[in-house]
Amino acid sequence: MDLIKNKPNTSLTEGGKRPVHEQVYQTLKSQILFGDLVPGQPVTIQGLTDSLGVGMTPVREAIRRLISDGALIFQGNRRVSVPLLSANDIEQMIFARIAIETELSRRSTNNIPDPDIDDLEQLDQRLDRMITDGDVGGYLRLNHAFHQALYAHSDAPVLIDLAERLWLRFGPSLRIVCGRFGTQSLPDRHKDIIAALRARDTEKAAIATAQDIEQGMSMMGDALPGT
Amino acid sequence: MDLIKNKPNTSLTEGGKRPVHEQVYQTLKSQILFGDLVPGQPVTIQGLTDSLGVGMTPVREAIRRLISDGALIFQGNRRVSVPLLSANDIEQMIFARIAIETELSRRSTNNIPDPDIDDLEQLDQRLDRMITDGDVGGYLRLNHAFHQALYAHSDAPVLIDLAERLWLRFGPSLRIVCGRFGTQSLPDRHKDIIAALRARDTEKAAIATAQDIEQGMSMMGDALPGT
DNA sequence: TCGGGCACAATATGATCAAATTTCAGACTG
DNA sequence: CAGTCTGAAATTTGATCATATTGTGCCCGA
Repeated sequence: MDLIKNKPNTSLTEGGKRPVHEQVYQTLKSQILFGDLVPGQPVTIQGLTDSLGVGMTPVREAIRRLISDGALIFQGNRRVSVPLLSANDIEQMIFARIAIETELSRRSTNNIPDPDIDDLEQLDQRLDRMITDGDVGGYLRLNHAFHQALYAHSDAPVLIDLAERLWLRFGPSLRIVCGRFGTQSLPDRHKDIIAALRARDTEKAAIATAQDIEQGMSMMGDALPGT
Repeated sequence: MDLIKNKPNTSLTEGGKRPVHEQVYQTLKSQILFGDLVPGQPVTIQGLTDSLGVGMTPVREAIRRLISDGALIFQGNRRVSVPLLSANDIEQMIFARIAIETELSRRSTNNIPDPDIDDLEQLDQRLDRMITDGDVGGYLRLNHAFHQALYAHSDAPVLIDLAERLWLRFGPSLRIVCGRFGTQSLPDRHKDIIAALRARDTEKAAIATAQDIEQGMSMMGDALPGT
């Protein structure tokens, strides 16, 4: 009987029963991670209420959440905008991502069932297709999905939360870099990660993850400060 | 002239010029870190509007921010409460805190000027007084201030933000543990940290920080699951 | 170039609607 | 007869909106 009450409300986009402010938050999150929000771009409450067709209270709540996430910054003069990253910021993110996400990979290596490794490999193949097709948005979306699916088996919600927070921070900047250099220049170590998972080799998984992060982030570090 | 405008607005209660939702956020943050909010306790919007004497919109915004911080959890049934930590949660926090805060200590060791080391030492002496006096609230406040003052010289805002997020998560639980066992059983490695700072020994500072974290957090891990 | 006003956006409140929990009453069972 | 379970009403709380107020930045005129 509880099953009927707790229906799978996971439908985000369609008119679910979830509160509007939650939907607004998810929408903005997607726009930040994969969308067209560029660093430095101002974000106005009224602009969002108009474009999303909802009241301002849910929009305000979503924006506050994203500010706490580091995905948006409050500029003091009650202006909100997408953050511009400094070289120092990116360096810190590389450090933090490697520290946290290698641990997530280690934990997932011990827990992930074989069928889910297959799913991960399939996800990576679709991701390769995005790269060859030059679909930047699709690449970003699937790259995020790959890491998310990997870490989902870590049984470490606190660490996942920290990692997600970091992704929200560098999302817009990563998008700019990909848009400028194209997807061709985006090597990843996903194959190595999958191989390590199959071998149940935690350290190999951690090393491959660190290399994957290092490559993507340092490319962003090289590209952005010159902007 | 800016000095006049940017008065020490740190007074949360009195009518500063800062927006109300910011004041509410800071107030709740203090209550979570040092106050009487106990894990599992429900937090209601209307209760806060009544007790703080402000409208519901600022309260809602502050609560959303704290949920994003992990300081409060959304229980699904649109109820919000102070999180209860599992042993797994604490283990992850130990890992993340050691990874991030040791790095913050390393960076601060390279940057902190000598006079500020003196200030830090003075802070630690006041903290010792709180321990001998058995003032739990004062201990928590000064312990937080000590780490905050140390990390302030790290020039690493992203890492500081991640660390602060973790403190907000374990704050209420730490308070419970201190309240139960008293402050006498709270050894810290602050003396070692200060010595390492004076010697400009980054690795010694990192090790002392890790031990400080390990001690405090593992004590919490031992105490809480039995609750 | 500087000062005053004008317009826009954000802040904050109160009202209204919806949902969920609690409570209370009644009936059924042991 | 007592205790408990069920179900519906009532109260409490949350979500959203519309509106008034305040602060900011911009523009125009001197």
